[in-house]
Order: sequence, then C-alpha cells, then structure tokens
Amino acid sequence: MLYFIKLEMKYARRSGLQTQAKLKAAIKDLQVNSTPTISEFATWCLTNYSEIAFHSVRALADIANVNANTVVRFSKELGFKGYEDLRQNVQSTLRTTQTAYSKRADALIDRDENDLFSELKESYTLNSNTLFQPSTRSAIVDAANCIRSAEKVFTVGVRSSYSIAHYFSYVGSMAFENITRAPAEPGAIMDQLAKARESDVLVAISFSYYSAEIVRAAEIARAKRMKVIAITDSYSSPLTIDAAHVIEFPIEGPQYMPTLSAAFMAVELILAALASHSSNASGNIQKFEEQILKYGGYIS
Amino acid sequence: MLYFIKLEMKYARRSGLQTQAKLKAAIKDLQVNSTPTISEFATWCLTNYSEIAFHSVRALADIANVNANTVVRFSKELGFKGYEDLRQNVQSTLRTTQTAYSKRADALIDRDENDLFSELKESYTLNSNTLFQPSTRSAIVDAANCIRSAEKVFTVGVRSSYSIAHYFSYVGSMAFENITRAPAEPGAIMDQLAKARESDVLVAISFSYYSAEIVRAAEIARAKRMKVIAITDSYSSPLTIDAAHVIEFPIEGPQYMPTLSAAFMAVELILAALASHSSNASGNIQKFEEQILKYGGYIS
DNA sequence: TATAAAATAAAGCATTTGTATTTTTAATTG
DNA sequence: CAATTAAAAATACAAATGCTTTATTTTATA
Repeated sequence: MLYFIKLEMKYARRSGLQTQAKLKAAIKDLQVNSTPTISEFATWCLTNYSEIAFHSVRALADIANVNANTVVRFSKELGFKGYEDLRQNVQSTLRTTQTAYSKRADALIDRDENDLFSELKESYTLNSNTLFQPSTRSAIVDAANCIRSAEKVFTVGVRSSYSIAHYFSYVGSMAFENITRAPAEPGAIMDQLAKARESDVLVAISFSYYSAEIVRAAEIARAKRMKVIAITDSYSSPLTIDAAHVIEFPIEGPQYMPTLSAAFMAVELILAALASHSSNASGNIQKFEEQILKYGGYIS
Repeated sequence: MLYFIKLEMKYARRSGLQTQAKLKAAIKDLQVNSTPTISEFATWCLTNYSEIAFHSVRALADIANVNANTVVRFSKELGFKGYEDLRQNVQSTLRTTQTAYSKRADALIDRDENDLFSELKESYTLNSNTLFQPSTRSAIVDAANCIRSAEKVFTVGVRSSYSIAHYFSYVGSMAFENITRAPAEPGAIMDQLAKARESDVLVAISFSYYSAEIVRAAEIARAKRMKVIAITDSYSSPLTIDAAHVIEFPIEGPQYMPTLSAAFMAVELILAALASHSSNASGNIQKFEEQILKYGGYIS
C-alpha cells in the first residue's frame, strides 16, 4: 500500500516530461526535496545538464564524483525506469533535428516573434561588432588609461542610461578606489560635480535624445577643465564637444526602443581593459564580496 | 594503473577545439569525396548530427541503417582515432555549458589587449547565442506572455544586477501600465512585496553568488502564490524553485567579473516580445518622451 | 572474363555497460 | 545506547560496447 503511494508520487513527478525546462524543473525538485547525495548530484546535473545525454552511468558518476548507483537511484527518483530511460529523455531535449511533432509545435509560435528575434539578433551582432572595430577599440583602451590615471572618476547617466552608469560605477568602484558610484538622487549630479577638480574625469553616458542633465554635466566638467569620456551614439552628440575620448556606436534596433546592449558591453570592455592592467582589481572585488558574504548579503 | 595511462593518452591526443561548422564541413567533404557507403552515411550524419553524440557504434549503425564497421571507418576517414574520438568531439560542439573560460580570475593581468578583446568578443557571442536557442527563446516568449497578463509586475535586482532590473523596469514602465519601477532604496523591496497579490508577477534577477534579498523576495512571492520569473545563470539557482518561468544563460567571461551583457540582452528581448503584441507600447513611450522633451529633460 | 585492389560486412575479444542484489554506513527512534 | 530503518556503496553478471582481425562482396582494369 505504502509502496503504491510512493510509486504514484514517482510517476506524478514524471508526468509529461518533454521539454528541457520541465525536466530541469523536476531535477530542481529533487535538489530541494531529496536525500543529501541525490540532492548534491541533482545540483551537479543542473549545471552539467547535457553530460547526461553523453555518458554512461559510470562515466557520469566519475565526472560528477558520485557513486555509480547514485546515478541510477537519481534516475528512478525522477520517475524514470532507469538511467537509460532518463538519458534518452535528456537526449531528446538536446536533439537539434526535431521530430515532426515538435516541428509542428514550433510552427505555432507567432511568426512575428521569429522575425523579431532574428532581427534583434542581427542588430545585436551589428552594434556590438562596431565595438570591436579598431577605432572603437583603441578609444576604449585610451579611455581606460585615462580613467586609470584620474584622481577621481564620476559617472553620469539618467533615465534608461542610468542602468549603464550604475553598472559601470558599481563594478568599477568595487575594484578601483578612484571610481565613485553614479549619483541616483535628483540633484546629486550637480552636488558631485561641484566638488570635482581638474584632475578628475567624467564618464558621461547619453544617447539620442540627449538628456539635458548629462549635457549640462559635461559642460560643467569642460568648464572645470576636467577630462570627459563620452559614451554616446554619434559624434554629433553634444557630449563629444571637447571630449578627451569618445566611444561611439549605433544603438539601432528593430524594436520600438533603441537597444542599449552595445552600451552595456562598451562599459564592460572598459572595465576589462582597466582590470587587465591592475594587479589588485580581482583582489579588491574578492575582498568586497567576502564582506558581503560575511554579513549575509549573499546566500551560501 | 594501466587504465590511467590509457585515459591520459585519450585526452592528450584530443586535438584543438572543433567547432560544429568545421566538423560538419569535414563530413560534407566525405559526402562528396568518398566511397558510396561512407558517402551515404555522411549524408545521414549531416541531417542527424546530434545522434553521433548520443549513441554507440552499433546503435548509430542501426538507426542509420549501415554496418557497424562503416561507422568506425567513417570516423577514421575524418581523421579521428576511432569512433569514440569523433563522438567526444561532436559532444563538445553540442555542450550547452561551455567550460573553456570558466576559472581564470587573475589570468588577465598584463594580457595582450588583442587577446583580451577577442576573448571577450567570443564570450559575448557564446553567451548571447544561448538566448537565441529554442529552449531559452520559448522561455522568453512565455515570460513575456506571463507579464502581459499580470495585474502588476515587480522587478527586483540588487548590486550589479540592479542595473538590469532598472533598465527592464524603467523602459517597461514607460510602455506598459502594469510594470512598476524596480525598488532602489533599502527595504523598498519588502515594502513593495508586502502589497503584492496573487495576480501579480515578480521578475527576480540574480546571479551566482545569489543575493539574499532577491532569494528572500522570491520566497515571499512564492508564499503569496505569485508567479515568479527567474532570470539567472543556472537552474541550480535558488530563484528557480517553483518559478513559473526560468530564463537561464551563462555569464562567464574571461575577465575578473562575470559578464552581464547577456542578462541585459535577455531583458531587452522580453521587452521586445512584450511590445510585439502591444498596439500602444510605442505610442506610450512616445507620449512619455514628448512630456520629457516639453519640460526640458532632453535638449532639442 | 579473370583477377588484383578496394570497399564493405561479419566475427571475435577484451572492456565496459546497465541494473538487480547484497553489504556497509549513517541517521533516527524508543 | 541498542534497535531499527533509510541511504549509500559495493558486488555481480548478462548484455552491450569499441575496435581489431578476418571474410566477403564489389569495383576496376587487363
């Protein structure tokens, strides 16, 4: 009787496992609701999902550092007949050549969405390729050098560009002492620039239409003879006036809004260029993260 | 002992990383310039490429309707030591989790800038390609549908992920009335969730290490029976527990920090998918921008 | 059409395979 | 702390695997 209930649960877990998402969700369930060893192996499987399709019981057990039988028990807990059964299911979720049935399901997806995605992909490729062109590349390297030798670095961006400014200054301030966090409160941009000096650098981020606050910030920096790094979509942008470095790339996308993915990449590239010349960047970040871990900011 | 030597040799003779395109080109070559049986089998392999990764010599021979030895000879003609060698190479081209870059924390220091940029470009391509894979794509579309039918949408992300949350919720709130801005002040996440109801949706963004605040927010949402959309780097993330939709992609890069560019793209894709079904999204944004222009937020 | 050469298939063999069964270890309970 | 149970590891074995060797068929050329 008890066995029957157990069996029922087993099959309930397996009900209609076809897609990768469903299968992973079932594994996730085991990670949470199972015995320690099975749970640990489930965790491994989630990050090494495709290996299940590729290896035998023992081979999988070897690379996952578990007992071979754990793999079999894991498969059965998931509701499969055995490992081979699980393996075939994983394989079918990884198959590039689809069966007639799933092809039909695919065809149901809104055609607009297919067009949309492929157009987005194309514009991502196009925009980000610009970043790797020699001229943009050297602008990025130069900007990084400029930042490195600055006394203090201020970053400004508002509205949707604030996310770019936030990312750059948040990660940057972890690793480099001279980088300060981008101001978020109203008026804080001016407060910050009021204290800025000639040896400081302003990273100004704005795209068409250009935000009045950022253009104004660049003007103030210019008046103070600070160096300005302009991250923008065109040389015709008012940010580029007297800018020390201009990182320029298109933000055009097929959607209703320009895409800022290239901008995000651009600041990541600056950060990477900065880190590549610093011996203690990763150390600083590690220290920072250890602190957060210590005080419960991250779950362990 | 002998086993170890054998294993070592196996891995030692595995030549440089093969791409799927190169391998398929080599198979294509055999299709044209080889003996009838091999050629026919090559044709089959091109349309059933992933099966090579999944099956044994005999199993593959069975489903392809050729002699088992044909499979071995085919492998050797391709320049591999045997079938097992070919199979491992095919597997590595199908692996969803790339390990090429994984742990290289300090390796960047004093690295040639050329290498750095090309490796970054490669990891961008790798990570963003994941977004366009069928499983991730459909997760994005499903998430967009979920958001569309939600009463209210809350977005949470802290530390570096806040930039992603900010972008999504800022642009999203312009176009869609049910999307609210991501909380920025300390404690605001809990304040917001306190008011949330079952018909609301939580978009939770966090990557390893997982932030305690976001994990907690997901827990609360779950307790309130809200739907959770998890944007994260692995199914093993605690955010995925009972999540309605999981958008999962790698964040590995060669630099000292993981790259969140793919995350940025992911939320842009969600926004695009949302907009593609909305007749007034671009109208809303235009109205919004006209307002800002009118009151001097943008320079003209 | 005879025959050497090439291509393919079959047979053979040591290893490895998947899973059922047994043993050991760890956790829980009275 | 002994008894009981659950979980994990070890063992066992028929079936399969990868690859080599041998046999057969096909092809090309004299």
